[in-house]
Amino acid sequence: MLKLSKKVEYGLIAIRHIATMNNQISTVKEISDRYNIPGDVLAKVMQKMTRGKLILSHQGSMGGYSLARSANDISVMDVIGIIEGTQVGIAQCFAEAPENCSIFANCTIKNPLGKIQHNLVHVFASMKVSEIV
Amino acid sequence: MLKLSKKVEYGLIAIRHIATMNNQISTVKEISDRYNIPGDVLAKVMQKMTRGKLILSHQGSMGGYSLARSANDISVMDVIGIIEGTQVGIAQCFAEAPENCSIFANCTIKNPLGKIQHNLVHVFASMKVSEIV
DNA sequence: TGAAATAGGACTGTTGTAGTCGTATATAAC
DNA sequence: GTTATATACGACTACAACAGTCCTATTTCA
Repeated sequence: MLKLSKKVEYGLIAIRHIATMNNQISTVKEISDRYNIPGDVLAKVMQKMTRGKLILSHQGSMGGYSLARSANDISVMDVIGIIEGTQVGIAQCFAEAPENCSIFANCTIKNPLGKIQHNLVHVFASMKVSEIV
Repeated sequence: MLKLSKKVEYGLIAIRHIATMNNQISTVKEISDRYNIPGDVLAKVMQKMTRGKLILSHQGSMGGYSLARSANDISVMDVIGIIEGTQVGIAQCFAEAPENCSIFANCTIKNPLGKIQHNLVHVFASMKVSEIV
């Protein structure tokens, strides 16, 4: 209930790790060993964050990952959005097409939930990675 | 992802409904018909909210439910807490025993997530049912 | 050429969600 | 008292999401 996925946690830990290492290239193995995170899972998370342009991948031997932009410029919201893919929405009508919700037409709490949603997104967007280093 | 459950939505709609009817006794059938909510599901939600002392049940013929306290005194957080049972926590270590989390000892993002969690709970707690009527 | 690293698809086990069904119990009206 | 109307509640099913594993391909440095 209202829980971030493990993937998001792993992503945040990894990004924070790279940031604290002064953006030196770090490998999946290095991070997964250090924080006791399953390597395969972390690998996919890193790949998604690479596609999402949060980090840069360096393939081949001596490769790894570095940040694509300043830690000031990466918010927790960015990480959530890129790793989850889906829109963050506290109700179905915010997370996907409103018509999908069987009660949408009769729903009387759309507006208040929308306000909550707005505040919630703000909380996640205003926390930058630079603050968690 | 970060979505409220349908049960919570149904609970909020039901409480709001009773509030707008000036706290007249309302039945599950009346509410489920009106908002197109599955009756059996709503029934269980109402039972939980009764046990949680948010609403009062009136058994037997001509029975139904009414609010147990003023709409000013019921927050969205109250509804979430009572219907879900579990603690609201954006990470495992906030939602359950920290030791359950396999990375707890090495986790470097507990504190920032704790701050986010605090803000998030505040958002839900400050929205009262009286505001959604 | 080989070792070290990312890239990514396929699969499994577990958990959580949403909803259904069946039955018991309480109460008002007749 | 009997019946209709309502809540109470456990058991069950179907489905989706989550977390993790396994396997193979590709890239690049030494």
